[in-house]
Amino acid sequence: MEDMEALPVRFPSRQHNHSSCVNKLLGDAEEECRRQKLRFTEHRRKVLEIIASSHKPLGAYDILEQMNFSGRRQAPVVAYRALDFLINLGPVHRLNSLNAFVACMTVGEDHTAQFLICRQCKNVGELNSNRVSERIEKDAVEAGFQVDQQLVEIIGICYECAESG
Amino acid sequence: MEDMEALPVRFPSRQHNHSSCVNKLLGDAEEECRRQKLRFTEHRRKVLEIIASSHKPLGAYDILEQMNFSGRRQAPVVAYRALDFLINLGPVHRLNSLNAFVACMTVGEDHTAQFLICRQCKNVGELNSNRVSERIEKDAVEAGFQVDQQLVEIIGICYECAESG
DNA sequence: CTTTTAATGTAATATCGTAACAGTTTAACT
DNA sequence: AGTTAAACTGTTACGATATTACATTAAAAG
Repeated sequence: MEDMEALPVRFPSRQHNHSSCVNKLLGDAEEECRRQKLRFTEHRRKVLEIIASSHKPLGAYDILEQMNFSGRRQAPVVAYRALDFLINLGPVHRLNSLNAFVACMTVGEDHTAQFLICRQCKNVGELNSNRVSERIEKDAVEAGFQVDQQLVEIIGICYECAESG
Repeated sequence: MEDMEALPVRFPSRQHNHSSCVNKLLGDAEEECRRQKLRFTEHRRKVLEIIASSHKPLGAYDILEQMNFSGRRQAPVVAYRALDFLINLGPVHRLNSLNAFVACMTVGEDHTAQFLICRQCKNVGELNSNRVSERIEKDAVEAGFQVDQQLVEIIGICYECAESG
């Protein structure tokens, strides 16, 4: 018998306007920083805003290009420092297969991120299936391996691209 | 009720001498090239030999360093070309989270590679669980996503490192 | 208000990976 | 064998990604 609980998948639809989800991400991050007594600085806010404004993964240098506050080009390390911070905090994920970064679509909920990467439209969704993460955990333990972190990236074609040929 | 079929996990034990598995990998690759009418050239053989001789992942430039046939330093592209070929053929896998390469431990068997990466000893094993890959496939399809490729990298502590504290 | 911790600015450099193109070898076909 | 087409190699240059090191400034804690 199959377990049929709903999956918490998030794939951005093409027409959705995400100014509201950008605001939510920024608000939640600020809130979380207050809770943890961490500083939500200008760089960090700006980087999160840039990433959240795109459902497509962005490279560190793409982000950097959008950080020219004062017309002045920032050094790469500025972006990387903010990215490290945001990845630790939670609202940003790193896609290892693309050397790129995306905003988290399931902030606040406890999850092991699993990514759906559409190789046509380049959008990225999250398939955060507990069934998958539990299956991985169980099978790894059975193999004598203690799991700290799971990286799951699934490459293929999203629903909207499949529809439109 | 839990499915209890044995997992085909491969994790290199510390004391195992792998000259025999190196030879097997080389032989199988040569055989497979004959079958597919592909050329198993010197560069390709050498790169596979280098990777197979290490159960720790190697970066492209580590491999390059060991390719100095005639005392002459090879260009990076030489290593990358051979790596691309071997990844396509099967006996080499790429670890995206490390930008590194490992020899396949389950040559010839049909599998979606899932990696167990020990962050202490740096050895890499394969957890090639069909239960995991099927779970991913099912849940992704249920989410309207058509899967082409799965990348699963599991970071943690292997059995031997856990034992020895 | 001073100490100490965290964040920033800046330059330099390390690491990873690819493009382009000429030359050579191999395989396939007369 | 000789010719042609395809695959592989050699070489240079460059692009893309990421980190180290260290001096300076800002913020938090005492």
